[in-house]
Amino acid sequence: MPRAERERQMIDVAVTTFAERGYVATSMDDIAERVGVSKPMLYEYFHSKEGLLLAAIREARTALRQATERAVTGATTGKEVLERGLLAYFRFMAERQDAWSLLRHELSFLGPTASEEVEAIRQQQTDFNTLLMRAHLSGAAEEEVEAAAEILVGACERMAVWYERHEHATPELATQYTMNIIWHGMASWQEPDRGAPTH
Amino acid sequence: MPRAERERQMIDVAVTTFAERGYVATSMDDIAERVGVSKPMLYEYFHSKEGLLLAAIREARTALRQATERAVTGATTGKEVLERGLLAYFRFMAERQDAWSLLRHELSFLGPTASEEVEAIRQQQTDFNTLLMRAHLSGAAEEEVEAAAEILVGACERMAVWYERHEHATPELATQYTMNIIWHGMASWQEPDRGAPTH
DNA sequence: GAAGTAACCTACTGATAGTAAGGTAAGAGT
DNA sequence: ACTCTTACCTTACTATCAGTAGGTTACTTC
Repeated sequence: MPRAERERQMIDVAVTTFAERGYVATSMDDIAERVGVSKPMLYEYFHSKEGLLLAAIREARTALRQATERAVTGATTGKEVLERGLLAYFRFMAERQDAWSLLRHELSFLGPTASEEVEAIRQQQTDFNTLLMRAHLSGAAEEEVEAAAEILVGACERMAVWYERHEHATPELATQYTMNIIWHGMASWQEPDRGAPTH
Repeated sequence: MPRAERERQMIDVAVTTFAERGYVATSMDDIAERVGVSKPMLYEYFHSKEGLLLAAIREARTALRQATERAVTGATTGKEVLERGLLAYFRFMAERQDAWSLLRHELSFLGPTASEEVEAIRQQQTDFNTLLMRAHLSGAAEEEVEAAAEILVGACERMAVWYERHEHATPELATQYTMNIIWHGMASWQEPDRGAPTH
């Protein structure tokens, strides 16, 4: 079997197995056996266990990007681009659960049980946000408040990454940028005259 | 030394060491040595390596929540709550880099090098978003566009978590909720008459 | 001072990441 | 036909590390 094809096969098995059993709980022997090949082959192609995981993540992320790229070609307005891109994203995760699992729970490195527990710990931040929003904002459906709380957590996490990369950035600046994006949407719940969300 | 104090000490060392060297690259012997205690003690208190990691993550997340909770008490308007909370979040990550590293790169399970590479792969999504925004939206500073792209990635990832939890949810609904929050902020770049962001 | 308990240890086992050394087979040049 | 190279593949090992068995010390309680 030619190299490219074998590599492909190994990566596919790796994506599935890491997603299913977790990175730590998966042994190279397991993967080798599933592929129907011996362990040193894996090491020849991917150098290390981490290397194989990286290849698996890269594959998953490439697939995701291609899906969204395909979706937005042809869109004309900014709003349409955003809308189509989002839709493609959420469809991708529903259809390619193994790839998604690898990207999402970069925790699935830990195994399903621990991942769940970590997610539960994390949930406290979302719950707290939901509580605050319910107290200080009205006019949105319960479910949408929850979704917004979740979005806020994600926005903060990635904004923090941006902040890390920018020497001159301050907590104040990061806060301002985040407010600029998020606040308009939330405020529109309360002030529908300013342009209600497209419910 | 009483149990509570030892536990505390072990968790502190674990947070630092996992954040610094990565979960996989850190051995229980390493941690035991740093604490100045034998390995079976770690197992007695935390049951497994995963258990210790979980305790470390829990500790980090609790610290984060307490910081934000403290920040928002006393705020009166919804906007103020959001603003103070965000500020506390970004300050926390600047001040408690070890805890932050554990929460952020749940990848630091992999070790610093691989984490960086994963982040680079991930960056492609953000770059793509930046490109699209620059093409379809105008009126915002370059830097703010980048920040918005980052926020969009984070928002999608967490919104996907919400979607996973809700049986009845569809890609279309997830898209709508995300649009409702995000779009107002972005649109305000182009239509400053509708209420410009607080630059 | 006996009996219990809680913190702690040394010394092991089993599994697994990673490697060394080599085998087989197919095509290329002579 | 016959070597040479290249690429795919193997068996059989080592070193390391998660997790454990069983024992020691020291302090409290009766």
